[in-house]
Amino acid sequence: MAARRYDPERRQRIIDAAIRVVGRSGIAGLTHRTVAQEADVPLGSTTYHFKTLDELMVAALRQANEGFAKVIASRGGLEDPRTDLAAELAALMGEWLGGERTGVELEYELYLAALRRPALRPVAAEWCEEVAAPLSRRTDPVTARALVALMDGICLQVLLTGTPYDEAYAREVLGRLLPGDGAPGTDTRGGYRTAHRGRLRTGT
Amino acid sequence: MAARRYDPERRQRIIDAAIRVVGRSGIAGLTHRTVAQEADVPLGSTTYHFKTLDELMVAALRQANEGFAKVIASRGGLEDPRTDLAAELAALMGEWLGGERTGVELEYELYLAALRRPALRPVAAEWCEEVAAPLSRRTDPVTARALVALMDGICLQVLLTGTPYDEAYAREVLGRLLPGDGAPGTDTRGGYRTAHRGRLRTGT
DNA sequence: CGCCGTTGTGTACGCTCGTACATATGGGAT
DNA sequence: ATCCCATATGTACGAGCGTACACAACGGCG
Repeated sequence: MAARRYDPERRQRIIDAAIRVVGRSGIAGLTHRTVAQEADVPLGSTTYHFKTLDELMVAALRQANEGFAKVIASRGGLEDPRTDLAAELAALMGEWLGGERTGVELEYELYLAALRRPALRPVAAEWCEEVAAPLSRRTDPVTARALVALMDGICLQVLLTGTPYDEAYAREVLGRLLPGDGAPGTDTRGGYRTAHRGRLRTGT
Repeated sequence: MAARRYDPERRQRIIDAAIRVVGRSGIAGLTHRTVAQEADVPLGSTTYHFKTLDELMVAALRQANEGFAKVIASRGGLEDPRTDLAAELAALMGEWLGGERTGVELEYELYLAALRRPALRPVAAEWCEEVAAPLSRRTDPVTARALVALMDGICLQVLLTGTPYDEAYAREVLGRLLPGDGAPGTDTRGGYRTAHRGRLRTGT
C-alpha cells in the first residue's frame, strides 16, 4: 500500500469515507480513526487534512447538500409552472423517504448537528437557501421558506416517530401553504380526502 | 419496593442532572460519569438506576416533554375558540425561542436524537401527539399534525441557521394551514404584510 | 438477635479517543 | 542536480469512557 504519496484525491476520499461512516454509525461513530480506516489511509492523514472533526463534518455536510441539490434539479417538474407544485414536492419527499433510510438519516443527522455546532450553521443556512431558491421562482420567497420548513417538519415526524409517510397528506397541507394562485385545497375542511387535481403519484 | 436505603428522589435527581448536563454540553457530553458528578452521586448509582444511557435519555426526554406540555397548557389561549390560533401559536414559539437558547436546544436535541435511537421514537411520537391533541380540538387532526410539523420546521430553521425568529412570518404561514374557518391570511398573496386581525405581539 | 438477600457504593480494567510530534518523502523552484 | 518545505506517516501519551465486580449497608424473617 505504499506509493500513496502525493495523492491529490486523498482529501476527497477522506470526505467520502466520512459520509459512509456517518451513514453507517451516525455522527457518534465519526472519529479520526474510523474515517481513516474506512478511507484506508493512516490516522495521521485524517488529522492532517482536517484538524478538527467539525471541519470534517462541514465538508461532509456540504457534499451531502450537493447530492440532494442534484436530486432536486434532476426532478425537472419543479420549474415547470404547469405542474402542481404541492404534488411535485410531495412526490419528491416520497421518493426520498422511500429510498434507503441510511441516506436520509445521514443528511438529516449532519444537518441537525448544526443545532449544537455553530460551525455547521452557515452550511445549514446555505442548504435552506439552495432548496428554497428554485421554489421561490414558482411562488414567492416567503412561501418558499415555509414550504421548506413544512417539508422538514413532515420528514422529521416520519423519521422520528416511525409513522409511515402519507403522500396525500403531504400534498394537501403543502398545497394549503401556496398563496391562492388558482386552486389548492383550503376547501377541504375537516380532513383531506381525494379532492385533488393534478396527477396522482404512488406514495412510498 | 420497601424502604431499604430508600431514596426515591435519587432516581429523579439523576434525571434532573442528566437534563442539566444535556442542556450544558449536549448529548455528546452525557455520560454516566458527568451525570453522576452533576447529581452528586457516585458513579455506581447512575449505572445502577439506568443500565444504559438510552434508558436515561428516554427518562430525560419524557420529563422534558412534560415541561413543554405545561408551557402549552399554561397558555390558555389555545383552547379559547375566540383567539386567533395562528397568532397564538406564533406567539408561543416566540416566547419559547426568546428564552434561553439552552432550554430549547435541550428539548430539540433529545427529540432529534430519536433519529438514530429507536428507543426514543415512542417518546418522540408521544410528544407529537400531546402537542397535536389540544390543536385538534380547535381544528381537525390533519391540520393539527401539519401545524406541529410546520412549527417544528420553523423552529429548526431558526436554530440551525441562526436566522432570527420572525413572528409575523410564522403567524402568516401558520394561518395558511388552517382550513378556511372564517378568517386567516391566504388572501395576502405575494408576501405577508400587516394584514392581520388578532392582537399583535412583539417578536423575540 | 443474628442471618440474608436486596440495594447502593467504590475501584480497577481494558478500550478508544484526540492530540502531539519526530520523522520520511518527493515535487517544484532554483 | 540540489535543496526546501508542504505533504504524509507512525507512534506514543494522557484523558475519559462503559463495564464489571467485590464489598458495605440495612430491612425483613426466623
